[in-house]
Amino acid sequence: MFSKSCEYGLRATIYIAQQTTLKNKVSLNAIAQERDSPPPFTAKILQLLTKHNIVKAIKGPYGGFLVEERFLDKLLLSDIVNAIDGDKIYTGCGLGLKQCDAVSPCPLHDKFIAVREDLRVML
Amino acid sequence: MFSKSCEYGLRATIYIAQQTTLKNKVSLNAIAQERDSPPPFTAKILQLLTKHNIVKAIKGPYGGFLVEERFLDKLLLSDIVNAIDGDKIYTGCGLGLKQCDAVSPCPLHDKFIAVREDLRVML
DNA sequence: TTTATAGCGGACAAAGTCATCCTTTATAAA
DNA sequence: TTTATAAAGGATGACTTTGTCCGCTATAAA
Repeated sequence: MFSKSCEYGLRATIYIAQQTTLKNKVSLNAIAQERDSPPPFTAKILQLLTKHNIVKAIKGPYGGFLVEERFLDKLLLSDIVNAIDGDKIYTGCGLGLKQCDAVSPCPLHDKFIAVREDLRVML
Repeated sequence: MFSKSCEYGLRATIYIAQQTTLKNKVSLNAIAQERDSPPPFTAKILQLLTKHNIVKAIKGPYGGFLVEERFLDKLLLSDIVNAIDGDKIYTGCGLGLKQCDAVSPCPLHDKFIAVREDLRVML
């Protein structure tokens, strides 16, 4: 469903958000260990999420990652998916056809739209 | 959503089935051209589908691919997806967690199940 | 039987994803 | 100000997916 990068990103962010709620910052190593993901690769993904302002990174001793409080209740999983995988889940025909739209749809067009909408709402 | 291989496989099979209904066999090149997919790679995928008895290949001059008539009305897209991508769309936690099941589900467990069920029914 | 055709199958190449390592940069505490 | 710590960022490597090439095999028609 999602790429590995995206899974790591989702898991990491959820963990960071949980810890932020408990007033804790978490280090890369803590995240990697807790979420069973390779530390260096997780670092890359967190860099991405930091650039997209989804998580905030504090450098230096006693540093770590956190979610800014003002964003805590506005955190959408779809933002994370978007930051990492882009919007490719939503765009294009499910069968990869170039000419598939509301005008000349492929046999599955409508059903794909429905499934995607479910997914989008979920996130 | 699906892998490229899977998209090509779906598109090719649908085309073959359509042509079979019109009593035509279709060659690899015809499929590749009609469905805008790279011929050699399409060949690979058709080999797979042939092995899984989803399409039938006729070698030699005037040969090509067709869907056996007795299977025509039993053709399920899910069989094609299964032959190419396996069941990985359906299995495992959407977030890639190891410990995620009905007993200790991740926050999205139920919703993932629902979306997947929609997808399965569609196919 | 010969020959041309069309799929089969294995080896290979390119691109993208996943993962690691190492140096640099920022910063909090001593 | 110095030092230790932790993230940032660039370089690199492995693996997977995607895509290509070519000789082999089966077969239908002449």
